Amino acid sequence: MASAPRVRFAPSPTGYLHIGGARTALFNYLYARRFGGTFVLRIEDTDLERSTPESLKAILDGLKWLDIDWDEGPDKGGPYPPYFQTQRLDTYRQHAEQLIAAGKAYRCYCTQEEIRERRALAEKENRAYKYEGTCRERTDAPEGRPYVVRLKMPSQEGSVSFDDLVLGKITKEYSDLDDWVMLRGDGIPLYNFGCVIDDHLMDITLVARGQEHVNSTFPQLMLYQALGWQPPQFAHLPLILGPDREKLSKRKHKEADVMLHKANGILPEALLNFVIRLGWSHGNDEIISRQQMIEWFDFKDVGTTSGVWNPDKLLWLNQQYLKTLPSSDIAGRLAPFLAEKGHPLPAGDRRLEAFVLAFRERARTLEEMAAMAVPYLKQGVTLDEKAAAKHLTADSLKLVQQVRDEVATLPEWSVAGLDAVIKAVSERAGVGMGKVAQPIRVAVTGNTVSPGIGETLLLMGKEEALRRLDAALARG
RNA sequence: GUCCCCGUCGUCUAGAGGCCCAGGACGCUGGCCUUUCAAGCCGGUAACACGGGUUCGAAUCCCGUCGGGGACACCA
Repeated sequence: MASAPRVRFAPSPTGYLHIGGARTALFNYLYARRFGGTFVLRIEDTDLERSTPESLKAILDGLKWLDIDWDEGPDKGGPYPPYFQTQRLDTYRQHAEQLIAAGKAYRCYCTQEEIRERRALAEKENRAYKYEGTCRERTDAPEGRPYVVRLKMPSQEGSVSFDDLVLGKITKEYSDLDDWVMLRGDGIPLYNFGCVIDDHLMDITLVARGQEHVNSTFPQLMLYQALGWQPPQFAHLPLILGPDREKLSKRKHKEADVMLHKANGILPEALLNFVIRLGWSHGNDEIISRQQMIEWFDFKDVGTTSGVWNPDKLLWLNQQYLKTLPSSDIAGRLAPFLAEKGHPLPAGDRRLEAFVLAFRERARTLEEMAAMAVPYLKQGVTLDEKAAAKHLTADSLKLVQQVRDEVATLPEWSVAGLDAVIKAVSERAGVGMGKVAQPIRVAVTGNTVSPGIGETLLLMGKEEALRRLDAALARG
């Protein structure tokens, strides 16, 4: 492969961006970036029933959110247009005609009902259905009757094989193949046909796709052969499995939806990092930057075994990114989650970054972080009765009173100053800092869990903090 | 059912014949730190599916068994 690689991601716009699709897109993208190649996005919208513009938009939005950008395709154009299969119908028809003229394909007039019946029969008799070639040698061309175009498989013994970049050599006997349909009655191509024609015409050098496609590679190879074309290289990626160990599917697994993770407060960096480690590895590296991905990725390091979705690890990774990405960056991403909870803060509001700093070691998602921040944005607080009973005793309220008085006179409402007061009060009382900090924490947050006490008070703001302390004091 | 692929800790994986009585990560778990919760640090738990070969030597090669998944459309 002397020239720069051309790879593609070819989704069908029949739903949102699937997590498996996202990984396939990522692998293709990384390969193109690493080897100075081109990443093509082609839309396989030949399923007229199910393809929708909304789905197309959802897929494009998903890729953009993940920051996987394509070099050629929708919104971009490129030297091999069009990039939508429904706009390439003439091309498919021409190739089909050419194959028919060469005697390598034929018109089949069997009706769908007939085929369906025969298939049902085969199923009943527990054998695999193969089209029996009824129209294979047919020479007449009944006027006005609809037909599909089938590719002729060799009648002799033999086999096709290819060298998969991840699976190695795979072979299939001709006898296991049948004369498959390339063109429907309405002239719309089927997947195996459109895919081959386009991959070739778009000069795709390497096709990387999910392992569910290995079996369709054989009929495709037969088409390359019939056309006298050189097939591209293939790399079949291991599947991503749900918790039930079945292929992650939109119907059964909600986590298959890329954008659901966005809504859950997962960062795209973390999602990609998680997903790349499903089936690919670089030694013991776990946290891998985009730059490293590009530097290291190769299909030869892709594994052969399917991987099970592991939400715990995704969450862990997400927190790693929450902790290490610039806090100002995270702050901007946190805002929509707060707005969602009824607390829209203006962009650049200093509290946003303060929340990030306070909660990124405690929250695993932006969603959790926002939930943690809400009590600091509301007025007033509801005390957890158990916590109050334990920590807001008559004795401890005396300490709370001292803290309240001293803190109110502080020239500056800062972590250092606030912590100093807590420390001073506890020393004076001859008790550990916990004896003072916990009652304050409960008074101010309603509960026993929060960031450091100085930080908590700071986040609360002087006015609201004093108000809550007074409320707790009034209680006793 | 037929065909195809796969089989290392619960999960993701490192491992390309001796460096492995198998390493890392998540999870779980013990401890340290500590004003709570986290985070962090130190430690523990747990796997080469099974049976035959090949070899001085196998997680690594071969065969079989079992197990899992995928594909069998005028869907992609």
